[in-house]
Amino acid sequence: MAQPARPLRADAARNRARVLDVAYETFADEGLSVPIDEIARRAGVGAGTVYRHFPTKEALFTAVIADRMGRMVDDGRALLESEGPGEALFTFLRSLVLQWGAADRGLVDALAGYGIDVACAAPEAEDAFKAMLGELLRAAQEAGTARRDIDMRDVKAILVGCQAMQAYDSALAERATGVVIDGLRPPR
Amino acid sequence: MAQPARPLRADAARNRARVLDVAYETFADEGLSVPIDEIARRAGVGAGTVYRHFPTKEALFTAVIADRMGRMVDDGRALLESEGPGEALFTFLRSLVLQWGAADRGLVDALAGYGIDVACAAPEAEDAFKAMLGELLRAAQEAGTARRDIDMRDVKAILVGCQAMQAYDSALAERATGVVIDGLRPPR
Amino acid sequence: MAQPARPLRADAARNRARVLDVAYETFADEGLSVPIDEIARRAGVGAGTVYRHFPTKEALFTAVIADRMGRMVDDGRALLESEGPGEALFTFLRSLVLQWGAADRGLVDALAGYGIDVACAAPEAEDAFKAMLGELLRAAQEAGTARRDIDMRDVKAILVGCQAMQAYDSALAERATGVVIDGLRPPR
Amino acid sequence: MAQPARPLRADAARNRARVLDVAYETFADEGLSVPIDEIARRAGVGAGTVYRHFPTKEALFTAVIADRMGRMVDDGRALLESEGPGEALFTFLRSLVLQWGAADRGLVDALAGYGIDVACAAPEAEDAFKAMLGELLRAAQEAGTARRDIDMRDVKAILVGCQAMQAYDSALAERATGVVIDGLRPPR
DNA sequence: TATGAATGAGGCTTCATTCAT
DNA sequence: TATGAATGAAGCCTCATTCAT
Repeated sequence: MAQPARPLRADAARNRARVLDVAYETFADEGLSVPIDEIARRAGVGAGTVYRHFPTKEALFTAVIADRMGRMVDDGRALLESEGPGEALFTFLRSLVLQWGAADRGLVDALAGYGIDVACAAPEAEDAFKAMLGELLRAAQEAGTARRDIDMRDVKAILVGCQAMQAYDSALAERATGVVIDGLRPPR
Repeated sequence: MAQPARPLRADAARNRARVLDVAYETFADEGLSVPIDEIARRAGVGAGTVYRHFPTKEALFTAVIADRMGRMVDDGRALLESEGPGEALFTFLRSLVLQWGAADRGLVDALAGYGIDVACAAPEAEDAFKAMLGELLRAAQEAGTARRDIDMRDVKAILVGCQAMQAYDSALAERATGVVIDGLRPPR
Repeated sequence: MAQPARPLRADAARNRARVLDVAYETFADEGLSVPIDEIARRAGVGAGTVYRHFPTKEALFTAVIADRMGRMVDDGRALLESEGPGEALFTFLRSLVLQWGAADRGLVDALAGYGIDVACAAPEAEDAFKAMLGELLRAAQEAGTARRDIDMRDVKAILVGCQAMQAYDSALAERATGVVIDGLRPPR
Repeated sequence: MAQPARPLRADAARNRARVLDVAYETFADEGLSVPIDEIARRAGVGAGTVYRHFPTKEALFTAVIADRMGRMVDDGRALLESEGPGEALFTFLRSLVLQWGAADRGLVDALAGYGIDVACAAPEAEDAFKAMLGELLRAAQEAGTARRDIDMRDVKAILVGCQAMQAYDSALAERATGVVIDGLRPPR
């Protein structure tokens, strides 16, 4: 999101992006406690290179989260176009569980506020995410497909819960997400 | 659960119970990464005493979980008596969120399968928990208060999700749990 | 100086004293940049043991300095008895150079204020040292063997200089200290 | 001192001189442990440029010392002209303390032989410095303003001590230097 | 040639576990 | 048996030096 003062050299930018992707996968595989050295090894770079781009482990983790949240925002907005206002919210919720399959421990930890406060560490990403979620919810409420006695923050909490379910057991999560979604629809 | 060959001396049994309680609180406060020394300090014993009762940190954690799951089983069964078959399941779900308020990181981590696989580590506790949950669900389904297209494993996943919501934001969790419960009720 | 709340176990006290002594020698030999692991190795203990007694490298260094300053204070006071008021100050100055022979880098660094501010880190030791130095100076001034236009702080600065000379070249330091001492005597 | 085979291009020579000056200031501010990157940053060049001119950190440090010693030699010689033989030595000593005011850690460390042996690393600078100091001392001895029972090496040790005093407390150093100088004057 | 990115060894510190008291 | 001191393997991070751009 934030542009660095000077654009990175081509090779540095490539390394940075590679570290970010590998870090996402590695956190997802192993959880937040995975050593930085392991991420560096998987990315095929020295540990120093990771630290050049992300000065602390927490900064790396925050960058991963911000990156992923940015993608989620894009996904959510795209769904509003492709699915229409009535179903975009629900499809978004389901897509979190379906697409981001394999145990996504790091992200869940982060969304649930473990260890790192996303709202503080990456406020722009957090705000953009909340704005997108608010739009999806409002669209669904206006379309009459979502109950009106909830707000964006409730949906965000539920989303965290779905992520946790998915980490707990991806096979079950799909059906359980359906149950939760039924709870979000208007009564009757 | 497993009884030692010889019953513990009274003071040893007292120490064991105290460590178990303190460990629960400490994991809840600080997460799984809290040092054993901190637990020993809070319990007012030496680190060696903790290791006498629980041979590894993982064994201690597993024992904490098994202990808590045992209490949950008792709670669930009691609710079946006090609340009746139709509402016991929902009250149980709400009570997890309400009673076990303050961030209960350790338990959520465990239930979600982080780091430790409860089903393997404490199979008896896991089985008892599942049995109780199955009873609550069947009772509700027979009473017509829960939809019939879900099974115990779905409810367990949802329960994990509710725990995660509660860890994420206890204030929101109560209302969000209501939404989820609405999803569990029969359609229409 | 400060007594711990509970007295250490005998073996722990022995280890602590040993680490303190070895750390002094090692800092003196190698300078402040010597790794803690090297000190642990020389002391025949694990690195963890050093950290149990001194929570950071700086704390270890401060403790070494405070310990040495305490010994200096004792030495100075003893000289006042054995040498009499007129010569105790000068004998003390010489003894710093003679006794504490081999390059005492760490101590010089500390006295000179490099890296660590002794006055802040070990204020009691610093105060006791200044008090002792003030007594030696006053005694000499009253005995007529030291000039009256200087105060304790000047003497402390000169002492730092002598330590530096000694670190620079112990062989030369003895004669050069004699020159400096001549400068401290009353004119004519 | 040593001239490169081919004279440097004008911009390269400018860079070299700039790095040398900035390195002096930076070592003086931060001590020998300052990273090369910090020096490069302050000089407005890349780290690679520093390494092009000085193949190791030690070489850079040595060059800084040699450069400064060269300036001291020039200063000392000039004082012999301007102050006359009787006072040049003492004025030189005072000027070290007064002019090179602000904590000059790097230089003091070096003169005192910390980490680097100036006599080995920059023997020409060391020899020229000693020669100059010998001239100042001899001039003062012949003028009758310095005692005759000391030689150049004693004065060098004392100079090191004065530098250390100045690093310890610049405010005190001026008066304390006066005391030391009194010690250098002939008795009576 | 200048730049600054990459490397990787090494330092400080933590903490699960063992063991002497 | 209870204590808490000792151990030592890792983990995070820094920085001298090399090298691709």
